[in-house]
Amino acid sequence: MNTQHKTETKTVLQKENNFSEWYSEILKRAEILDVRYPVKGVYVWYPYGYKLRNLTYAFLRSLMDKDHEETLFPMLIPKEELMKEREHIKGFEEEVFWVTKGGSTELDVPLALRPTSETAIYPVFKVWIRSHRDLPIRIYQIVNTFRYETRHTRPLIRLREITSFKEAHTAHASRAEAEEQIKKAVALYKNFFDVLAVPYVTTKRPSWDKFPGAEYSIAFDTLMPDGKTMQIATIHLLGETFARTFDIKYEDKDGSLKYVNQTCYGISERCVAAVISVHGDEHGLMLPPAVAPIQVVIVPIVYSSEGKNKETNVEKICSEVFAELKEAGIRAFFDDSAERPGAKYYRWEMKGVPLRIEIGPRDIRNNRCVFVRRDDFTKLQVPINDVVPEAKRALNEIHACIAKRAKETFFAHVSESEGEMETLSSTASGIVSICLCEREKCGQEVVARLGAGVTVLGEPIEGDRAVGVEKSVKSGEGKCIICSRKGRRVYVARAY
RNA sequence: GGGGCAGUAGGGUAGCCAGGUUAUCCUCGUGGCUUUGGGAGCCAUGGACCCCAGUUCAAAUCUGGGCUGCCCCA
Repeated sequence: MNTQHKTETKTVLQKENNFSEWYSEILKRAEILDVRYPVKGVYVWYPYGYKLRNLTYAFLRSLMDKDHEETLFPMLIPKEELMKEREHIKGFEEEVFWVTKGGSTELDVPLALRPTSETAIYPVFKVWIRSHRDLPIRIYQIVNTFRYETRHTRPLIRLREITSFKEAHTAHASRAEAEEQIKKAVALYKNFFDVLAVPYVTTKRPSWDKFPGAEYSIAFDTLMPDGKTMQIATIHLLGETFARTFDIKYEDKDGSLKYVNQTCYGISERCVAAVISVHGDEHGLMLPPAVAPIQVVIVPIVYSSEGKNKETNVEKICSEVFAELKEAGIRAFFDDSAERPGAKYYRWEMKGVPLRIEIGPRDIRNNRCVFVRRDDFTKLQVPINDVVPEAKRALNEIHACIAKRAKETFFAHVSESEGEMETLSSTASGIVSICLCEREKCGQEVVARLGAGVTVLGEPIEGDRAVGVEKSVKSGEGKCIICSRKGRRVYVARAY
């Protein structure tokens, strides 16, 4: 109940052309994250923000639980294990936090704070997996991970402690099964982001930009309001690389020993950053009903001039409506604090509550109440007796509307380029499809010519239709924009 | 990776250049009375110079270092 604190500023917050400031103000005013913790790159979840996080991850968990099992592996990884897989460690080496002392005693074996958990989990897979009957294994965990980021840290986006890393790890008897798992993971993540109403493109990362140790990597990228893309999920085919390094073998039906085929895939609290950034406006957050900590807020309008009886009547009706909503499984909140209604409107708009219900003496006389939608501020008079079904209908509509709006904005910033490098300035804001060959040299050349922060996201994966949307984006072959050799369509963008 | 700017109450700030009495204003917290259909008013009251050194009779103010945050460029 203690989620309401006074918002502290009266001005609305411009989001256009002002994203950085908007973002940090919103995190503070909507009480998502407190940035005042005195360690660089680590932050405190406020109770309200943590509720948003937990609802988001509860949904992710429910998707995972269909065919994965949740586990929990240790945060400390012995140096030797961490260093085993050469390719892998090359990608992380400079970002690892080390525990080197116990009290004042130097440790014999330095311990790493997991930057990711492959090297914690796979030695255990070696123990767990004996027979083909043990396969497939599909596990996941939701944990904190640590990276000594040297670039500018940013709340929820670039962290030294990632607090909410959902990482899945699977092992299979064959490459075909592993590749099948990749497809399932893509479908699962699409489902997840669709419910968050966060648009995305899915691409196969260029070979020079894949996860260290993977055969290939697939990534989801969304678009932030400043025109930069943000990677919000990754999926990797590990093949036999780690199995060979960690000696993970199983006895097949014919008695032969074979290496397992592995995948791993992850999502971090960047998904929360995406929800905040994609949907929010100058009034604050705008949360999809599926993850809103409060889906419906009831604001009573109380006049003391109407006398004590009427006053209690407003409170009574509000309480009844509140009880009905809760009974129906809707996350409702009855704001009977002493503030005036206007102040409450602003506060709950900042916190992104999708639907507000106002109930005052005028309404009670007419046996109705007033719905106000967060997404477009439209007002609707609703008979008191219909509150529950009408609220459900409104929440569904709100989800559909913000999802549609987000997609339209997203696609307005996805374009195709047929021409030469000179025409590519539009990458200043958005995602552009160009033709590129597979050589890293040409990729680097594109990055060099387009300037700061531009990266090659990669080739849209099969069946992507760019985000499952009406508009299909060209894929297939063409001439590399740099060297004119055979190339394929890839997306490029400025990226976080 | 390179550069710039900043740190004063819970939040936002003035003061700093040119060191000197009780550190400014707004917001906020607390108690009270009146209020309530888009950020209420009055009265009372509470709360701050990032840390460590140095210069000095004297440091929020000058110097150095650290920590933290923000912005720009690669």
